[in-house]
Amino acid sequence: MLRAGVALADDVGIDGFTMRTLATELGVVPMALYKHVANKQELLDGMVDLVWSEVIEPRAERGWRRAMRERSVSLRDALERHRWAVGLMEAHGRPGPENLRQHNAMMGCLRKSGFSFRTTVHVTSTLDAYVYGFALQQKTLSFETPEESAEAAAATQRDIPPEAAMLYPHLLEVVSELARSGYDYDEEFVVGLDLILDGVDVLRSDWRQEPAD
Amino acid sequence: MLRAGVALADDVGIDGFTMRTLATELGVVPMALYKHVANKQELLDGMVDLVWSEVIEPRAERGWRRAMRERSVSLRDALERHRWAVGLMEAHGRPGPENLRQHNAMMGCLRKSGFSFRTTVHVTSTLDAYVYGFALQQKTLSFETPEESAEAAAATQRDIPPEAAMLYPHLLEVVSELARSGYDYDEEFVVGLDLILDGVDVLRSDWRQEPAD
DNA sequence: ACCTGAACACCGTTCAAGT
DNA sequence: ACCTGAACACCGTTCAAGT
Repeated sequence: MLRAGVALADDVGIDGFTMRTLATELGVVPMALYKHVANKQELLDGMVDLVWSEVIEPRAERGWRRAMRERSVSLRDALERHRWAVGLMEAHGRPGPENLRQHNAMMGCLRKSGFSFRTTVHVTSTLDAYVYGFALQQKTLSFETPEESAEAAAATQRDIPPEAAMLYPHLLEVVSELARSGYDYDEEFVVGLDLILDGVDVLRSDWRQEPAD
Repeated sequence: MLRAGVALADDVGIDGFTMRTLATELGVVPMALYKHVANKQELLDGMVDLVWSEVIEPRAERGWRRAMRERSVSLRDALERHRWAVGLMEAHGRPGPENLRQHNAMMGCLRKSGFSFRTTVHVTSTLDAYVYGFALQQKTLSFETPEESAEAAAATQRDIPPEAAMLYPHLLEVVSELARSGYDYDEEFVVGLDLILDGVDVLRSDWRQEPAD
């Protein structure tokens, strides 16, 4: 049932996802759903945790940097497959078991790699925030592939009102450049990710200086 | 009217924010709102842009790093004052004028500071993603102040089921540590922010090596 | 005891009926 | 022409009425 919920939300988006449409999709009467979940929020929580189950665990043996990179890419992939999920992370509900398992592995990997308690929290928080935010940004923007994005940028550039060119010269300049060269979400994501991992490296060596932690 | 919408959303959250409650708040009949706005989405878009208007523009004269830092903190502050806003960034609607003004200033500041086109986009994208994601994370977590969070962590630790201690040992370890020392969102945010800015520094010097760009 | 369909209290929005 | 209130098509959820 949770699986059917995820599939439906993938298809129709979160707005089209209602108790009633899910019920008809499953070929049951709407109230039948309430035999398995207390309310819609609990259903959504379960679906979000199912998305978490798709994220690979970081493996410390491969080195902290590669492990963090792989798991961040994996999380981003999951959020890309299920665009509705990132908007639901806000759920005040308790984190599900898959979420806990995932973050336990994250903490374990960093601690084993010699990070202090505090730094472990910092790194986890920063990486998660970046992945969430990137997924949110991508959901906002409309175009999909590099080609599409180049075309979209070109179109935007074409019908820019003359006064906008005066108001937003630098923005226009960048849009023009993107129209030429295209915009690739995958590449954009990993550049930012590697940038953050560079920053983690700096943080790590800083903390190394203070053995007290 | 947009201002009243922002105030109401601040008060009651996005779930309690309906056309009808806003109308009664303003002392008018619900349909009167449709004289000023085509539909609810357009109203929300306007409200989001009002939030953007609270964000300070980066000023290149202060140096790119300080400028980026100040504007990121300012954006995060705005999203903290208006918790509902980050969940609405997803709106597929066109970005508002304040949003455009803001990003124009961002691009201008970075370009003037000697960043290449590509790097300017990378830095903007990464910083925005981090701030969005951090705001989203903070909205998810329940506690507010360092003291509250320490208490919450302690409570969580107290009533952890015995099997959870086995399943999530590393998570438990970190929660225990947080129970001791507390958790400060403000500090957490700036640590991650400075970490990213360190990474930007690395990226910047790398690109410097390739004058072609 | 269990299932179920009508019903409730909402929502955003339409639209005809008043002025 | 403008305003407005009833009405429409939905929603999540309750609950009594059937089996």
